[in-house]
Amino acid sequence: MYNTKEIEEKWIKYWEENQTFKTNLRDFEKPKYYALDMFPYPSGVGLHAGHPEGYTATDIVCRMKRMQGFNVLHPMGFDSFGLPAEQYAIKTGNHPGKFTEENIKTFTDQLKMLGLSYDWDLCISTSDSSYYKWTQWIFKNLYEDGLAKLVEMPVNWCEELGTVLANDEVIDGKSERGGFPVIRKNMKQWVIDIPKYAEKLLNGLEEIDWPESTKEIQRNWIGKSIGASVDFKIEGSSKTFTVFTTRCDTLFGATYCVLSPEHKLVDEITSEEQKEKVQEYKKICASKSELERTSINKEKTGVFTGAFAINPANNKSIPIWISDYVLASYGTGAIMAVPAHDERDYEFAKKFDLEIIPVIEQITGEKRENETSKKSIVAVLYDETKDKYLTLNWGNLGGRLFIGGTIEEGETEEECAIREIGEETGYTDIELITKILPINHHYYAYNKNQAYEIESTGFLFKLKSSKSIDNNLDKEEQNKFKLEWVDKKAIEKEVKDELHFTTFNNVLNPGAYTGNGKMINSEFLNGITNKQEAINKMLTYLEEHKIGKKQVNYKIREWIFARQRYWGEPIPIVHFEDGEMCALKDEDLPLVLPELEDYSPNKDGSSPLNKATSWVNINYNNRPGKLETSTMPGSAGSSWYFLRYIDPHNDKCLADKELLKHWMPVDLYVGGPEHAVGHLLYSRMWNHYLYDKGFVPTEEPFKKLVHQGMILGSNGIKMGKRYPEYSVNPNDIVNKYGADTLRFYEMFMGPLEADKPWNNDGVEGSKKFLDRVWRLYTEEEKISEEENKNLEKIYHQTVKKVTEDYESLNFNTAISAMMIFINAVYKENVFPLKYAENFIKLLNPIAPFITEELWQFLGHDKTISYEAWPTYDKEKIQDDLINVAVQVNGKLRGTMEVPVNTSNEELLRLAKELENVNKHLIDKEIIKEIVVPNKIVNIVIK
RNA sequence: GCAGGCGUGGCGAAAUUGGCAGACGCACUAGACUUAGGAUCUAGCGGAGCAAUCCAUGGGGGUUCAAGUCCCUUCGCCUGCACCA
Repeated sequence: MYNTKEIEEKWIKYWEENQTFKTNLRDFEKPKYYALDMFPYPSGVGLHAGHPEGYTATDIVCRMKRMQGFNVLHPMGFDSFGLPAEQYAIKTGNHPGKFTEENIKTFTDQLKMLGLSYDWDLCISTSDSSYYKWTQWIFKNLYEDGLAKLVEMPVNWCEELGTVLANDEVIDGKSERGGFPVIRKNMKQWVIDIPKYAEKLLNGLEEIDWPESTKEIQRNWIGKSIGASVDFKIEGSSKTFTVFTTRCDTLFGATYCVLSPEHKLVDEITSEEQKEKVQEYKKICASKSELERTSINKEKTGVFTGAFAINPANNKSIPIWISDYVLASYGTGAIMAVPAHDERDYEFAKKFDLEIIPVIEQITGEKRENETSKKSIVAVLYDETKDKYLTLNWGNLGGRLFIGGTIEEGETEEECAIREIGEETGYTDIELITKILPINHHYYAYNKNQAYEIESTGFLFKLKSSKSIDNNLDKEEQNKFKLEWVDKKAIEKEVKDELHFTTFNNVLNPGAYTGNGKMINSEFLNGITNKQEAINKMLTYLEEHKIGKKQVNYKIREWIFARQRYWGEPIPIVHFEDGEMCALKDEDLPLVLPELEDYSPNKDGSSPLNKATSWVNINYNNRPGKLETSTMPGSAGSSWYFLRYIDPHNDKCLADKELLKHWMPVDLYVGGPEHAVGHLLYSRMWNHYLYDKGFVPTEEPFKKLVHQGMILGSNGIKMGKRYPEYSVNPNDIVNKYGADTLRFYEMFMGPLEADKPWNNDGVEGSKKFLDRVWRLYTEEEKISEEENKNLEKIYHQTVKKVTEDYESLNFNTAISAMMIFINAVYKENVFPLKYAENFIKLLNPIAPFITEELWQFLGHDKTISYEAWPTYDKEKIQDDLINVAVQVNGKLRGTMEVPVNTSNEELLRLAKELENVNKHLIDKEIIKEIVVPNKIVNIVIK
């Protein structure tokens, strides 16, 4: 209909020549608004269909805010260090910088083509030495504050990529990029001590407006747990080791200890005869890749060291094992094992036949006053041939139960169970299958008028043959119940007794009991039923005896900060010949990457920078040394770029403090959810650090965060190499339909946060609507100085809805409101000029090109970008007449149009007059009448 | 396995505090204008039924005058974590 190409080129040129979107950063008069997009990695293929979505979303908000009088900061830049450019350089021998520069040019043109209102003067690239000077400067500060360190530690090594990777770059034991296997290897590495900031990063989440799911991911990643450290002595040695536990209340149940295979003490304590086995096991573990270690976690493995530890609670001697189910990197790399109350320990103990001591009893029934204590058993007898269980049907004396009885003097639980089975059922050819942990049961015997507390042990026996003896129980007792074999379903339905039912469940799924209960076998803790009370009491005991203390532990590990690659920020550190090192002085930054003949990695896995001998070997402070040759990871430059936009050309500091104070924090940050634990956590950490140093004004950098969803192919599957025929290139869409249509369509597809499949018919529809708007203004000749009362209400409603929806990023419903408005205008003959002008303003943030053109068409000669945003009149939105629904018994029987705020009585009267309502009321008794003013009437009849 | 999210027409989706389910758009159907229409306009469009009416928000149950919305339970899909002591 209209020539999109011509119009769009015209306005791109206009905005550029007039510097329409230049931000005066020092204008502190207007309120500020800082909207940020996650800057892209400038790959060779240019923008994909997903980019415009998030970028349009922030652009809409920015354009509205400008019109509302805000001073808006809306910058764009490039995360330009990274692997593809390096691989290109290896292949072609060209410098990756040139390649990167070309890609940035392509990206910039594409972004401009989309009509995004960035201030391009603020554009930054992380690979620009004037930018990475400050990345290096921050690193230097971290180093001097002891937060960046060179440490020997097990790291994720990827042979294929020839580099170390951070934890968030390893997915299921494979590299995030390329999917190559990753193994654990001890290496000297630069790390950043992000665990030092664990608590601050955790607390900071409380005050920011982020998606709850992302906060939860970060909380999980940080993984705080509160527990205790407990020291264990090694028998016959002066050595000790410490374990971390969240359940120190179960210490009396610790029947063995496990060290991780990498634990320092393993070699020292291993006995002569176990040495060979231990060495072999260690070797197997070391050679396992991360993938094998996690995926083969079904079956527990481990080896006894031959050494014993002393349980500090009861001085019992307990064996020390090693196993890879204990991780070297978490806690102290050693645990106390309480098989009765930890699933993993239970599994391990069962496999290696280690002792299991219960210290917590599951409680069933309700505790009463003056209980009498006794010990008893519950036995479940199973007949495999019939797949049925033996029950005693007591009728109204107690319903369906299993075999139960009280333990007699001098009898073990097992003996009691066998005796009771014999006495009550006569079966003798039975085999013990399972014995479960004791249950603490409370009940009241009405016939004896007595409350009981029993310690009940449950058993599962298998019937080997139906051989039975005539039992010697007296007939009177036996007549009270009937023996019945029933199936599982019947038991689940009919066994009501809590003890018997719980026993049944537990014997079928035997395992550790991890719930709350009553402490037993634990001396000074015995009888306690409150978990926290037991933990506190044990903590006091540990501290009094100086064998342990309260301890907080975090899952988050050090951020591995070095890559053996070329295309990254050089780490500004000099290693002197005597092993000392120092950071470069401020005036020696930036440390610029040298050019190389050959960018391929060295065979020994060392950084390509090693080849630049004249660069590496330097004399610093009159001492000969070598520059560090590892470079920083991709996440370095992106961890602070949002600060640099505020003052991108400053060569005195990372950004002017006064400007930072005015502009931080970022008001709206839009980007994909895939950065939840990488970039978004690292950025927060750097910002917290810079805040602590007094360089930035806020602890948290991103006040509000929103994740845009993925744009899927029309087949509903992620666009990409797999289904190129379903992929969409934004260039093609812009060429065919124009950038306005692309922006409009992507905003209309659905909620910003949702994943949405592409549908080309939808694009056509969006174009049709813009054409319809164009025709309304240029052909219909309805625009007039006259008023039109018919449009008043809908106009004000539209202004309200669009303004609110833009603010809350509900662009799809804002668009729907504008469509409703345009449909209404088409039905009228007069389109008042004021409405026509203001509608153009409402549409401008989504479709900037067509609206600039129509604004000009209406006789204006300047950009629309700074025209005042329309306001609405609340009074005019209110209807005089409204529709009220009338229901009979909750079913819609009619609607009526009544004046607003009609009284309840009147509403009811009118409702009953409605023909269709009346029909349903005839001969019926009204039992209730509900009236919700201005909404609904519901008449309930019988 | 644990945590979080989602499930509404043929499709993308709407639906303040529980208050007329399906707004808006696509596709589809019929009609108008046209030499023509993949343009435009008008009307229809969850299912069943001539209709009154009934049935419908993954399934089952509950709370309520009233449930897409709240509670319990179950199934399916997606995402994150995955031996975290």
